[in-house]
Amino acid sequence: MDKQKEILNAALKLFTEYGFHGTPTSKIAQEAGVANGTLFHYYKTKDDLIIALYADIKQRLGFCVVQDVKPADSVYEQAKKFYTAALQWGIENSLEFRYVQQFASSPYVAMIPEELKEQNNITINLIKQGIKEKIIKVSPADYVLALFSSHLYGVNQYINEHKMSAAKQKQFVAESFELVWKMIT
Amino acid sequence: MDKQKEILNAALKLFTEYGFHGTPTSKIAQEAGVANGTLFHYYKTKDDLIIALYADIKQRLGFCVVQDVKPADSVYEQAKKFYTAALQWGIENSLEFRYVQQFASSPYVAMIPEELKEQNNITINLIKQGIKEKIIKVSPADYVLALFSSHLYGVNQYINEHKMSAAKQKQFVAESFELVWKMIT
DNA sequence: ACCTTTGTGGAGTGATTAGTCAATCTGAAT
DNA sequence: ATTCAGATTGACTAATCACTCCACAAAGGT
Repeated sequence: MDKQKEILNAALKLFTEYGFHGTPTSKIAQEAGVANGTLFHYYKTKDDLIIALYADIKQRLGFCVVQDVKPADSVYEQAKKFYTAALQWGIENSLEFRYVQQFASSPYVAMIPEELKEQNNITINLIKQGIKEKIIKVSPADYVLALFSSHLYGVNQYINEHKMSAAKQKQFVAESFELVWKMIT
Repeated sequence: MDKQKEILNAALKLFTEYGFHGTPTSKIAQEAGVANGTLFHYYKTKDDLIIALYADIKQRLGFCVVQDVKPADSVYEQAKKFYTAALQWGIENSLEFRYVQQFASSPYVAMIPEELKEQNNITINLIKQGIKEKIIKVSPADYVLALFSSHLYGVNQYINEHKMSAAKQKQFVAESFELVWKMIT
């Protein structure tokens, strides 16, 4: 496996377990099975690595979420697919999800590059369309997105903390979407 | 002012601005206007301080929230008072709120003492009563609490990021409660 | 074969930091 | 006045950590 990816994997594991300041770069290199210098070959600084890991996760999540949405779908269907895909991904990649949360409530948020923030635009546009079609009754759009996101985080955390069968999980995901949807329509 | 409180104040300010690993204890002592040794007189370790600050904030929030709830109130009224008080407090103490979030999504969560977790019991009991009275239609109770909390965090963050008049804020608080309430009933 | 670029290693370093300690101060009780 | 426990100080230290540096290896490109 690619050493660069090994470094990201190791960083994800250690950062979520011990926090940013609790994991020295030397431990990351060790866990990844590479030399100390190799880490700094790929990432100029520790902060660089922290941000790159965030960007990598966000991109993977973003890709997964948009995957099977068709433009012909109704706002409801699109929103449901977004929500379900994101939540399902969060369940299957709980470390990644926790990392995003940890990152988002740390001072590193200020360092998020502009182009990453643009990923939200797809969702924002969907919400705006919903508002225009008078299906979504809450506004403005970024407020709806905030409600949507925090709901997603909350449900994800709940599911991850309460181990249950995959079937039960699916049911939770589906039902919880209906809850947010009911809330904003 | 009490030196111990000065230390907590300084820690809050610096931790939220630079993160746990980004703020050395020496800077905290300096900001608090005390000597390095004084900090360690009150808190054996840095971790101790981090946890004590969390406990202090949680306690203050907890006190403020329960304040004007009367047992005679209906579940709806009690829930609304809880929600409104917490959110209002979060708006007026945004640093504290951000700290709690930062703490909660860090590895320090694992170190939260048992007695602090019990603060949730009041809310949990209220929700259980709501479920029993068939007013709240979602269960289990801790799931409802998770939905409630994440909603609260989301709205708080939105309000803090979008500066608006106090009147507009109050309106947001009131309306956002109706949204969650609609969701779970 | 020769050169250039890129990747890899790991010992080394300067700066930083959590935490200690012994000395002094404060104030209240006897 | 004397005592004594807690508060306060800041210089000190042992350890750690982010990052550098240089040597070497691999992989092409010509």
